[in-house]
Amino acid sequence: MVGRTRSKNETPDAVLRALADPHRRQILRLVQHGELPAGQIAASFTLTQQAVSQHIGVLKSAGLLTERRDGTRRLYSLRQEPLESVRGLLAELWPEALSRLKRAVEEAHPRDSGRDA
Amino acid sequence: MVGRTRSKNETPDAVLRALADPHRRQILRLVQHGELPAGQIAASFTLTQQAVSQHIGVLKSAGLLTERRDGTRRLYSLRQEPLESVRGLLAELWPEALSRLKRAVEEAHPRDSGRDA
DNA sequence: CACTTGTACAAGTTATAACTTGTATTAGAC
DNA sequence: GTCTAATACAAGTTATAACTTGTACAAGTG
Repeated sequence: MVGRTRSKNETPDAVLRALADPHRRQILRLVQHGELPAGQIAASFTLTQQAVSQHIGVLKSAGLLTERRDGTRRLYSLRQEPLESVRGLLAELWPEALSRLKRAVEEAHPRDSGRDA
Repeated sequence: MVGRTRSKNETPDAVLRALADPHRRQILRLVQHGELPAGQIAASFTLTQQAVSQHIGVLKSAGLLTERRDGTRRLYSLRQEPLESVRGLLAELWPEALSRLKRAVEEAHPRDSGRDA
């Protein structure tokens, strides 16, 4: 064990529950390619700032968001590690999907034999 | 569109919500390698029969269970198609995972170049 | 037919999650 | 130090989910 036990609640349970909400999935999409301040995330929704802040809290405690502070702002970005447990579940329940994914990757990157994440 | 619009609620939402419960994930594990009658599924839990029946209902309406009737019994088994939306989400948020999966497959089946599901 | 077995449906309760409004905290600008 | 901006925290409300007990239904058995 190296950096395990992240003090966060990265159980499959928490991760799946966090993902099982469309607002939260949208937040993850917003920050997947770079960090965004909470306010800008909140501005994407019709919800109140506080409601979005709470969604951010749920994602953060599932380990799916990284927080960086810059003055009064808080910048969030996607943290992918907890998705590992989702992948694990998928692999367990749908092993054939691995083959499908493999083909998809081969079609997308024909000569790339599998760089790591 | 071929067999789409399954009258079920296979939205990512419903699927992820169904998966976000440990009892329900356990049910899926029980039936992943072959059908089981509801009673036998229920017997695996300390919950009441009715509670398990309701979990089965949730899984069924997410499209994750197939039901077959045999006399008074109802036999359930895993239906994998809805997991596609989970895979889609994963691919969207964590594209590198595809590479990881690809390697995993290659290690598991060195000369199998990716049979379909 | 009455009886039993396997199961779902139905209604009620309690727990939990989503959201709202109000307020506190923290950092920077003047 | 006062003001403003960005954000979280806190408490309350309402919606939803999980579970319970009770009951109905459908299929097989004597």
